[in-house]
Amino acid sequence: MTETNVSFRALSESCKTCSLAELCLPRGLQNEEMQRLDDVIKTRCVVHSGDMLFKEGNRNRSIYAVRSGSVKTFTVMESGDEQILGFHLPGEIIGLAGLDEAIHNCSSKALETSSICELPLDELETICLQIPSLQKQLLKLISREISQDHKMLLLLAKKNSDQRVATFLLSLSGRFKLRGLSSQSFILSMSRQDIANYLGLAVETVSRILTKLSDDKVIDVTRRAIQIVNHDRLLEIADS
Amino acid sequence: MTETNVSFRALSESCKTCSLAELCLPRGLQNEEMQRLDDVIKTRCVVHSGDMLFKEGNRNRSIYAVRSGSVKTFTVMESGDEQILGFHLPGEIIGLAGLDEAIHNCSSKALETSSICELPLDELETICLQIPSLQKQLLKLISREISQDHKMLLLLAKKNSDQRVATFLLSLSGRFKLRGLSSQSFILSMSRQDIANYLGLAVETVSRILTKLSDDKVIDVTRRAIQIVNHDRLLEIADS
DNA sequence: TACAGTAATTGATATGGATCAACGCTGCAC
DNA sequence: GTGCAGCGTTGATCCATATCAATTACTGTA
Repeated sequence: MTETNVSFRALSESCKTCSLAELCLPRGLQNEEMQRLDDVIKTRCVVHSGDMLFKEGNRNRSIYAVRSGSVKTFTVMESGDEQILGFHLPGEIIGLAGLDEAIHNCSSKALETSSICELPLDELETICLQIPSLQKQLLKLISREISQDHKMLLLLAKKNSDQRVATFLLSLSGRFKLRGLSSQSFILSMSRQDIANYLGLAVETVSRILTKLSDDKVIDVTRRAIQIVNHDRLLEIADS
Repeated sequence: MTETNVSFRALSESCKTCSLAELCLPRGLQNEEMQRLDDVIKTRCVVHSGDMLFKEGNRNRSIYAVRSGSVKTFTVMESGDEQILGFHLPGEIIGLAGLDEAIHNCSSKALETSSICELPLDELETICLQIPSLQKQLLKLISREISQDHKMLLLLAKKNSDQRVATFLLSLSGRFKLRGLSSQSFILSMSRQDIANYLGLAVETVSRILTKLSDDKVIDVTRRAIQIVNHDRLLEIADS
């Protein structure tokens, strides 16, 4: 596990010009309010595959918005191995679970070259009090995270391996679509190992299922490139 | 599945006199602020085992605090069977995942006779803007819920059945202790079926593990009455 | 006290997915 | 190019837990 630390590099873009604003924290803000949010953003930085964004136990009170690329969040068990909690695409906010203690309770690592916005919580809390629609949007995002986690609990508690992999592919597909990217053809930024870990399966199982889906002409797999050939069938498989 | 609706019955107690205030939403509030929170609480009602508090899809924008007793939250899958998302004890807030849409995305049912406080979101949001420490406490509680869900994801993805049951018992034990109740001796308000569902196991497996733990003198089980005999051993089992 | 219905336990068997082991492919260093 | 390392696939086997089936214990009701 590389523990390289982030090399910060300022980027010029602001929330006002960011194409993700509608998905992200600034959604619903007026121009002037967006400027104030911009002022809160401490840094916009670029990270590379394997770089840690933040580490479990860090006292650094910030949340982070993915601006491009993708990252994973995970906890490390007593035994040492990690449990991946989520993969995060542009416009998604991470670090929300750390709001209660002044401490992060999961770690985050870049899956590829990505750019990230850092928002210090103290200042964010302050302007939230002044901009009600910002507070509302923050609550929305947090609440959405809980819903997402609940879907995942259901997946892990009830779905078999075929359903898990199908559900995973459909989730990515839908999220790419929301971001104006192809929902049928995309590149996985995470390894098979990461997928398996996230879905509570063995790597071999994930590999076998991808092969099977490919044999059945439901998807097309070439290494990390995925093409969804039969979306309806994939839906059927996902929901039993 | 009984769909009996809640029979509302007003209770006199206020947050100021509630022994759970330190665990619940009012934590950290001044006397006058607590009065304002009290005013927001729509009803304090008593529900009985099997009563629904709210239902997935309901447009009812409220969150709920458990005041006594216990409830479960769950989602219903396409296939019709339910996935339990959590069991909730006095002082815990439920319905937080529904903040983003004006709609509940899980259902909740009482496990025993319980009393519940209902807080309409619109009014809560309003006074949150006026009482910063209330907003902070709300965020804390939500963030704690996410942390809890993350622990559950880890449990479902990585732990075997022994570890799951041991972890479950320890979690209850710890939460009872926080509430000033015995951490060694308590009554399960949920059925084996509910425990199994929550832990992603079969009822038979849960039953067998409880029997085994009892045979090994780690716990004592008499129907729903649990006594933790060897707490350290239970910890060992839970964490591998 | 008897009865019905439900919850919990226990035993026997089946199976989905883990584990172990080997190999192929891809990309990078030299 | 050749060698090497990491990632991914494939096959064989095993085991933890589900499933099926039967029995027992308990709860509420008449």
